[in-house]
Amino acid sequence: MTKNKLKNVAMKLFGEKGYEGTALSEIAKEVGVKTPAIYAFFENKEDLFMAVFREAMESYNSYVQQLSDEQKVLSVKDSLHGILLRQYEFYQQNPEASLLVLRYVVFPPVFLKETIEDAFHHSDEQLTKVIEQFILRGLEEGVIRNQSVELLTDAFLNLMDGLSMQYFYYTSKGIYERKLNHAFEMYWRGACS
Amino acid sequence: MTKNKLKNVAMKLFGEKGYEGTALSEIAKEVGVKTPAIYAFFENKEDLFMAVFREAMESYNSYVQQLSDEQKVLSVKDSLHGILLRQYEFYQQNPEASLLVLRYVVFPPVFLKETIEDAFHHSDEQLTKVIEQFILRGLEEGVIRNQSVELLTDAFLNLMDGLSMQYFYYTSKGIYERKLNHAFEMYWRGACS
Amino acid sequence: MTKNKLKNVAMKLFGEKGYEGTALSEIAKEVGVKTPAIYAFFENKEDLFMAVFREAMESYNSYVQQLSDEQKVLSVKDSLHGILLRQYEFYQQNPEASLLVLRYVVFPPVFLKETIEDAFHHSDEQLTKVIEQFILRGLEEGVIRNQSVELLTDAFLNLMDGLSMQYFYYTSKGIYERKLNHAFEMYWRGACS
Amino acid sequence: MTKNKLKNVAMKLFGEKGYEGTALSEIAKEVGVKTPAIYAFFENKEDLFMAVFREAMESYNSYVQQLSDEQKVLSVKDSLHGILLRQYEFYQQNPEASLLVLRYVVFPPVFLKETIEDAFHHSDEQLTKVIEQFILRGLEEGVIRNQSVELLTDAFLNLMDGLSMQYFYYTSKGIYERKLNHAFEMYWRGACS
DNA sequence: GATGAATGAGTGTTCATTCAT
DNA sequence: CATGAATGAACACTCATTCAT
Repeated sequence: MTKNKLKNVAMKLFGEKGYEGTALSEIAKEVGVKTPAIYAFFENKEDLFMAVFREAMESYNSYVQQLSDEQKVLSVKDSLHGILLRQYEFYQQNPEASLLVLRYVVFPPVFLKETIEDAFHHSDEQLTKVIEQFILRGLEEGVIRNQSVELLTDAFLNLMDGLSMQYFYYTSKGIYERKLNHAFEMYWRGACS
Repeated sequence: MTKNKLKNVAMKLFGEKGYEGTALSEIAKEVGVKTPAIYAFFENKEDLFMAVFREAMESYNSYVQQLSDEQKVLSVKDSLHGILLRQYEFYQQNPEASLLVLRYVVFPPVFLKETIEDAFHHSDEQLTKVIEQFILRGLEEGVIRNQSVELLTDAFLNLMDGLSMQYFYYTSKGIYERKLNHAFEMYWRGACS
Repeated sequence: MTKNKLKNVAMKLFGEKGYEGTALSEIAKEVGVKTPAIYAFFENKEDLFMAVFREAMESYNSYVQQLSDEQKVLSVKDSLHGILLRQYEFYQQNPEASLLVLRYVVFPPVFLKETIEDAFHHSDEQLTKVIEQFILRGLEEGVIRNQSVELLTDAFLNLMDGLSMQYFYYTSKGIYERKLNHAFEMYWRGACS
Repeated sequence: MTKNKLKNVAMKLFGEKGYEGTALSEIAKEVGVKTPAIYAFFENKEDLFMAVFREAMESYNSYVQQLSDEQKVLSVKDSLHGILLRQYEFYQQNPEASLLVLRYVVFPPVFLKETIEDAFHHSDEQLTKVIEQFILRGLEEGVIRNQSVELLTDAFLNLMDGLSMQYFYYTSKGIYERKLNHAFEMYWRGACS
């Protein structure tokens, strides 16, 4: 129980205030426990962070993998649009995990640089494959105009990255949703034409 | 002299390792001066950070403003593409300032949240205006198909944000340039069709 | 069983790294048990230390007492030389106990100063008596030249103390054995002449 | 000033209570300064200890070197006896340094084992040379009976080691002085006969 | 007899900051 | 303008100890 509470609070605080900006004492206090209790479950601060980061990364990855299965019934257009909505949904339902992953993928602390880059590239590759599948189906079905798969994939991934950033600095839901739809609309227009 | 050296080193370190992750002593040491010397020029750590952040923000802003002037002679397509290239150029020539701005626009420390959000939205608006001008010209000239300006602008800004993120986690120049060109190609296809 | 294992490991570690330098957790780990298990057998760290120290002291004392019995058959010279060899043997066969006793007789922790001094002086007196017996026999038999018993005893005890120290900082067996024989040879020459 | 006070207090406490048994806060408090002030002069606890230990070792060494010069005017017997008296004098005048050196030569903390062994063996060799000089003169002059130099040296060094140990556990001056004289008397008797 | 969870007290260390020089 | 000395506050971490299970 305490171990899970610690992970949850740590995820929130590490995401909000960063690794160095978060004291173990804050985490402990918010859980209602004294600082040394943390050491009954985690070797040290780094270990706690890694446990939490790995968990966040895994929940992000598993969400990515689900995408490919769930959306096979939909049209290609709705599938791709659905990916953006699913990503949005993930951000809304796991705000802490999302923030943490985004923060540390872009700004890893020195001691984690390598570990994180590996984890991220693995996750990036998986996402790329999922996108490519949909695009290939679109090309086969003829709903996407005949053009390079790499071009279509790169552009879509760029779109997703842009939306990731924007999610975290446009606090208003309304604006974000408009941005999401506009970005996708333009993308699809380019893909079909 | 010392003041400028301090600002430069501070910009680099705050960008790389974050505000809490950077000790004043590190900055001082890299400049070749003892820590208390910093207090001859800056009130405290926060003040030094603010000075440095403001400078980075300003250099980013002034680059944005130049965009509108410089690219009037080019075609609309080349102008928009040029914006991306200019942004890329700015990242390459001011890696410290770029990293700092990106980091703290997305993850502001608590004591800066408001200040930064204001500064960023101001800069965002300016950029939006510049983009809109080009798009309007494109619509007038008929090279862009008739469609909502907001749609076109939102999509372009999303494109830029995506490229910003990608610049910092794809270390390879070659990959980044491909991503930039692919993203723009798709955008332009969507805009014209 | 566990209680004995704990005592053995504690003796080793307290001897090697000292009282403050040894954590209960280390002792527990080396025994293959969790720290709180120690409290099933000993009241606290001090109690464990005392148990162990007392044991080491007793085994040292019982060895000293055996000396007087065992060596009655030998000549006085061989008896005295035998004491040194027996001491050496004890150090080799009980390295942990020896180290512990030596360490804490010379450098007792504050909370043990008195207890240890008493124990040590008791043991010292016993040893002195044994030495005196042999010397008296030597004087009676005429193999030792007629001179003050105190002089002969003091010098022999000094010899033993010197060898104790040297045993622990000359790691090489060969050197130590040479030192032992040389020291005794000189002593015996002085005693006889 | 503070730096020297720190070293003096540290020498005393490290000698009395050992490295692990002495908290930096105790040292600071006894000097009348707050703990972090220590870090203005020493990198860390280990560094402070090393500085202090090296100093103690050096003052012991320089005392050893003086021996050979000072005692050339005396007879060989008085010279050798003088060495014991000088050692005694050193212990009395530098009780902290003596205690520290003795403690850590016999029981070095793990992180110092090698450094200390080197320093000690260097000092041991120097002392050996000094003793040998006197003994050789004694042999030349004929006051020492013709016998192996190594034998005579080993026995004398053993004598000194014995006295070192005894100095620290026989608190009474009277007893120690008797032991010193008795041990030397026996040694000299063996050397001459 | 043994453990997991928890804690109070304390440790070495860092850091931003001050101030006299 | 710059530094050496010093400090208060905080931090990560360790350790002996307790207690319910």
